[in-house]
Amino acid sequence: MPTTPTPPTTPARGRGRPRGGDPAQTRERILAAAAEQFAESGYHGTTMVAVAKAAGLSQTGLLHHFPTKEELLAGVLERRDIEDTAGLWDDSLRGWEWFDALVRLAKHNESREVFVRLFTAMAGEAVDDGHPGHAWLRSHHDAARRVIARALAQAKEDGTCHPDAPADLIAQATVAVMDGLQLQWLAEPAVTEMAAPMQAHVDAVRARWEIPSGAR
Amino acid sequence: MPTTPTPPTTPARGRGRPRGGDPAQTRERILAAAAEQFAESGYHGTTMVAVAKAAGLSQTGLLHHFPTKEELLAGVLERRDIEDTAGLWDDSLRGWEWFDALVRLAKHNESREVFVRLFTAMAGEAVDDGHPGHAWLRSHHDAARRVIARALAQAKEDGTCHPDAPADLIAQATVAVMDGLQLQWLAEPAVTEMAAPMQAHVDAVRARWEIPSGAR
DNA sequence: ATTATCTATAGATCTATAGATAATGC
DNA sequence: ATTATCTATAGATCTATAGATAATGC
Repeated sequence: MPTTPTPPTTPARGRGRPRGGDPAQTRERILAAAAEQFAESGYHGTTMVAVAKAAGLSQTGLLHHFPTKEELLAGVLERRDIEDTAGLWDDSLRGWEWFDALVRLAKHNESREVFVRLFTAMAGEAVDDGHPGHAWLRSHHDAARRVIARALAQAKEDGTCHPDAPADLIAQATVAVMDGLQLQWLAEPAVTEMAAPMQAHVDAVRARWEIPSGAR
Repeated sequence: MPTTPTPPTTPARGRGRPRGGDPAQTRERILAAAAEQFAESGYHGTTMVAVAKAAGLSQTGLLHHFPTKEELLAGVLERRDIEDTAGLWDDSLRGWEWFDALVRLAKHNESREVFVRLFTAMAGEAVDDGHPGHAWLRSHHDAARRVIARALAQAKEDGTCHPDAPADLIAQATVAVMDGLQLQWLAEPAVTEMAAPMQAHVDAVRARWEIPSGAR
């Protein structure tokens, strides 16, 4: 006589509150599932039903945790920012060292495709003023540009960067390289690396503007 | 007694084929309206109803010209590619001159926001394998990288570029700068230029790898 | 009492088809 | 006959609300 098959990975489904379930864990499961969906299909292309299904919930079960799609996206982006530069960013860095950290970040990103995909998908959509990720995109870019501009300012102070270097333009171009490489890396099998071309950019910037320590 | 208000700009609407209408012109009107919608809301975020309305047609009137949303996007992208580098690309260019042409392209793009927006919106979405613009994005990038890699190969032949320059990496980084600058330029009021940071990138690459003509 | 989950469903879209109507062009 | 346009509508989703059910935690 066959035993009743237990649902394999899916947690207890059913009418009322599940026995022994951990709401915080459910929330994490939802955020992870939502990040994948937004990463793959963008905000507009993602449906709450698909997220709920991927998280092992009914659509209304999902709505209990995140009452609207916008709040779900906000939760995903907030979580993303925490993971962003974790372990690679460090206030002990100084001057050109920040550019080396950028190359390491590019390298690190090669091991987290969903994360990169989420950024690229959101960035493309969130250019639009009415998009729920618009403010996030702008503050993300703003922070990134300021880090680089500050690094160049430090290098100028330290006498390792030519004072005429156009810090803001270099910051814009460098952020652009990072974003643009993610796009190519995701879409084109021919582009297998982000760190190497980022390094090529950094090398070029240093060749143009760095003052070797020995030259002081 | 008020006269019956004539519809102002909209062409003759009504049941049958309109008197004296030019179908080719309608098609153009549709493609322009669709380009704007796709540029603003992406493929997923755009509805056929919205395109139809913007083009001054009923939704089914639109479907007569473009039976599916995918065919409409194909039409828009085809038209976009024709306009892409028109007037700025020229096979008489050689070596580093191609990099100057890139800066001019960035400058030119500053005057066509819808065009830039369309690229950025499509790129973000079309990273996904199943997106109807996926093949377009890849061939676009592939062509762009090949133009730059070939320019560097020419410069090496001419003795104006160091033979060790990593042409493919520089090509990837340079395409990335162009794409990434579009993103910032569209989203951030703080980034008002694309040509200037592109010039900064080109300057850096040349500083690193160019061999001045006099040095031969 | 509050929280987490579900079923049922309302209300709004969205794509695409069916078929009517009117002008064009061979 | 073909083409361009419309109205009507089917069929599929999609978001969000209403309200039932069951466990948790004060």
